[in-house]
Amino acid sequence: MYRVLIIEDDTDIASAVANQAKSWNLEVSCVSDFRNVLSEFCAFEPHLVLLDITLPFYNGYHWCQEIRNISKVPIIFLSSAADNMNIVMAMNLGADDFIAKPFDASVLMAKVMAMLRRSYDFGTNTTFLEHREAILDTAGQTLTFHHEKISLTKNEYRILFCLMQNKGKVVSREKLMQSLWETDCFVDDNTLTVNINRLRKKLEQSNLTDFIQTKVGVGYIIV
Amino acid sequence: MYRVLIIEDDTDIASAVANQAKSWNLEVSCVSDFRNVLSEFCAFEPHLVLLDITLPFYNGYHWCQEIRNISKVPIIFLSSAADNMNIVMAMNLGADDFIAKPFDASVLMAKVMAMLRRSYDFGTNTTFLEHREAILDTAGQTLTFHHEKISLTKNEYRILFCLMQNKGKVVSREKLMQSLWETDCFVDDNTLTVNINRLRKKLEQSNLTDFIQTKVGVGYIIV
DNA sequence: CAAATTTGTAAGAAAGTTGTGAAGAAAGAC
DNA sequence: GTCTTTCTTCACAACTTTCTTACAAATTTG
Repeated sequence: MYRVLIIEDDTDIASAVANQAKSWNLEVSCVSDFRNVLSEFCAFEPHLVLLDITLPFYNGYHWCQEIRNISKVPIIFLSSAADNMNIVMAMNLGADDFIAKPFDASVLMAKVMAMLRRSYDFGTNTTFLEHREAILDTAGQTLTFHHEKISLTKNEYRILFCLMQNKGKVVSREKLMQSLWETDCFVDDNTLTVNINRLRKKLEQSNLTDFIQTKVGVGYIIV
Repeated sequence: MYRVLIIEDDTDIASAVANQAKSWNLEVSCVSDFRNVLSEFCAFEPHLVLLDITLPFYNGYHWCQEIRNISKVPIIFLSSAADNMNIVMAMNLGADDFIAKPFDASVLMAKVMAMLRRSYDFGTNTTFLEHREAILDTAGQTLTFHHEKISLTKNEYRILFCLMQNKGKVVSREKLMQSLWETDCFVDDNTLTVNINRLRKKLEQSNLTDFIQTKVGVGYIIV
């Protein structure tokens, strides 16, 4: 359960936002002492901060900087002073987003959830191709099938990448040849067959049978 | 250098945004064929996507879903249809932000840079990197494993840092070379191999075996 | 400034990957 | 059915990439 810290002196807005957040299954805390925001921040250890600009004692920019000094937690400004200059300034101080007041509750929550997703759920931004419970990880150059990692050579990876990118479509031998070898490099036509063969064997060893189908005279396909 | 893909059919806006992004030292590509957005996406492998909603053939929501099927790349919508419903819908499809047209160039760039920072720089700039009970202390340049401190030389530390920053991803030899030596300094390609070798031996002395895996023809990876 | 540590280089060994040709099997045409 | 074409399989050799080792140069340390 994610924790959201609300730094907002208007108690009406604060409690409205808090209720919204709670209904989205978030744990919420509102700062009460605007002199000691940092200690409340440290005690609560939030996953996300909603921050107003106009606050008693110190303004939101100040607290944004203070928080950034000690944490990389996502910070979203909430303010009626949403002119371009303020937005740019907030971002430069390390903020992640700026939502203008008055805001729509559903938009606020959508942005909050998107930011939590981006910051915590999406670890690395790798591209992956999925098919029949087999996941091709483009960053690790491996195929994962039933939690088993199948390590691929460069050619094997390229074949799978090309086929999975075009899944459901027949990929001609020529197209595969092109994506495996440079155009000026002439290799035997059979070489592709052998590479496909080797890949198939490797997949069958992990019980991934009939993954690549042959369409005689046309090419290969993943269905 | 981060790559930004612009999916926008209004060429005036697209080139204006592209120029802005270039002046911020970003590499930019604009989609030209709105039937094959995915193949352009795969070819360019962007770090961030700027996406219009009204497009020929398929709309932006469609492409947002298609991209999310294969990637967790940050997606920012750019649209004049910025009513609450559309914003919420976009976020629910996996988008990260929604900027209303017409937008201020500085705001756009501030948001783009903030999103890149959030997605790629943060999380890596932690004070220590952890993996398989091994903790890399970036301050002391030591690796701690089962309460045993392994002191690292400068090169050993840099290799581990680069690999642990990209854990789960294959790091190419070139990238490692770049992070170990300045670009204008030419060292033998084999020197990297030797350094990796030395590091591995040191790790094995502390029973930390198979920490760095070789992906022949691709690079090295920590899994 | 001398000793210890770290780093770069070279050459050969080892490992892994890839290409080739020949023989056999399968599919489609007649 | 037979023929032709296309695809599969296999073993081997060639090749590329990576590893290992020893040594010398460079850097750091006391």
